[in-house]
Amino acid sequence: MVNYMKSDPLSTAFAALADPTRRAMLTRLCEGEATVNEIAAPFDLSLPAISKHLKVLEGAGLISRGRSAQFRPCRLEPGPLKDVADWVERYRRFWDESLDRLDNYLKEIQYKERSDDA
Amino acid sequence: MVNYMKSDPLSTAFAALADPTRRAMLTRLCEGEATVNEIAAPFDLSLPAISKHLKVLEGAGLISRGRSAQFRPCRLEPGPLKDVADWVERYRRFWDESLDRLDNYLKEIQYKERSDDA
DNA sequence: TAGCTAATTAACTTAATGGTGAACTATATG
DNA sequence: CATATAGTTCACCATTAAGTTAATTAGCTA
Repeated sequence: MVNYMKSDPLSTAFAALADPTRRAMLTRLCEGEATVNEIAAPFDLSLPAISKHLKVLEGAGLISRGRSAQFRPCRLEPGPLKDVADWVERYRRFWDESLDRLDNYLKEIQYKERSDDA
Repeated sequence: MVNYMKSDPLSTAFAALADPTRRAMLTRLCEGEATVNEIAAPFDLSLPAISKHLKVLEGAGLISRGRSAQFRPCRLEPGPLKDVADWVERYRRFWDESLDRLDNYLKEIQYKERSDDA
């Protein structure tokens, strides 16, 4: 009987990434630091909603926030993204394999079609 | 004003992966097909709970299920894992960069320490 | 000080998630 | 047919998540 802790960092990162708004925010932060209002601009959401999303991202360690005057510039923190990449990377052989199978299948089809032509 | 759809496949995949029980199930399925009870064995959870987790994984396209007699063997479906890997891969340069910065920082520290010694 | 801008917090609603036990479906077998 | 095994569905409960509006904090500027 395994007892999994309910909020390990990897789970928190996956959960934070499970929202398209938050993923879009990270994409925006690829271009560099941004204030909350700059991040909010493209979305049809209230500022408190944006604030909550940013808190989720910060809680997952995916962003960090500074202070300058009344602004809280956000910056991308890639650590958890690397953890996600490392986790998912262990499955690479499976999708490579299934692409191989698809490839073989397509070759087989082509072969049969060629036979049909003949 | 961007209008993001609330349950695109990538979000569904990330959400499914945000639970350590479900990630453990996928890890188990790396070894090959398994029945529901085989999958359930390591967990201290009721069978309905297991069934729900499997439904979430199936809904995300991360597993598929067959039938043989009264068993529903589950198998890993790596497609969405590849999509996750592809998404996160776009951030690789960021963690590479920060590791570089860490590397430089550590080298700098070592340099200073050496100077202190001298 | 008053007022503007940036952002967060509070209080609330609604919906989704994760769990349970009990009942049910489906298949195999004595 | 009766019973055991495999698994799902139902009805329910507690917690969390995502959004809102209104109020609040913090810092700049006239």
